[in-house]
Amino acid sequence: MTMDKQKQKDLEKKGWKIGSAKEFLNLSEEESSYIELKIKLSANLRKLRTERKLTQVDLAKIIKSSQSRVAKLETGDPSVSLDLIIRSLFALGTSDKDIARTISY
Amino acid sequence: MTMDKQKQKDLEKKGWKIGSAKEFLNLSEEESSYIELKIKLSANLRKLRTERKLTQVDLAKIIKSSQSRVAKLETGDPSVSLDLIIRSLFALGTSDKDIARTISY
DNA sequence: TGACAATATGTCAATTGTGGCATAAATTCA
DNA sequence: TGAATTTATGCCACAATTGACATATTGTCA
Repeated sequence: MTMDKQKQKDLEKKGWKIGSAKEFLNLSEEESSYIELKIKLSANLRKLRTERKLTQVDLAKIIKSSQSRVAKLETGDPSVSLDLIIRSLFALGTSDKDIARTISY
Repeated sequence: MTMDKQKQKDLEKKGWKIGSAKEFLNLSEEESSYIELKIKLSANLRKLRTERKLTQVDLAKIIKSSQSRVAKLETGDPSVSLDLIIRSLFALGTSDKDIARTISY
């Protein structure tokens, strides 16, 4: 499952430019939904941070983490949990409704 | 932070019937938002399972876990991650929009 | 161009989450 | 009732996530 995510990143790097992971990989519906959800929220996190003109170092301080972890957060690294993404969004003042909107697109 | 959740459960058991944890505990805004989000989603998971007349053992098989972990999932045990909750919801066929609705109330 | 800032990637020890098991407590129902 | 089913709780070894650090890569601008 962690491997699938890696596989996806590898494909993306090779320029596959996939929109939805599902058709290329043998991911279950749950698994791809979960991954796509993480990607949506990660992208939203980066959007919020850059809108506020914060660097990754700035955000790292706010969430009491490190620049490298923030980078991983934003690039959807398989090693980051949904928990950390959500916590970070809340730390930036995101509301439940904002998160809901992001999830629904 | 894991202790705060425990504290809340203890208070609830003693009949405090708190609606929002915030005023009783010295939780940060982020922390309480995160906990309340988990509680919402956990409650929704239980609702879905019981609507479908599944036992915790049934659900455990579906998500390839154990009955005890399902119990913890549904009671908002501090040891369960948002990841597992979300994955379980997806495993029951929940859509992004369903999740968004749950989050917004 | 090249220096400087920002972001990305790799690694690792410590922390946190996990499934599984045993068993307790609660619920259902004949 | 009380036996059977379901749910809750405690525990543990193992697995996954974490912050931190070093370093590489990318972006910015004079």
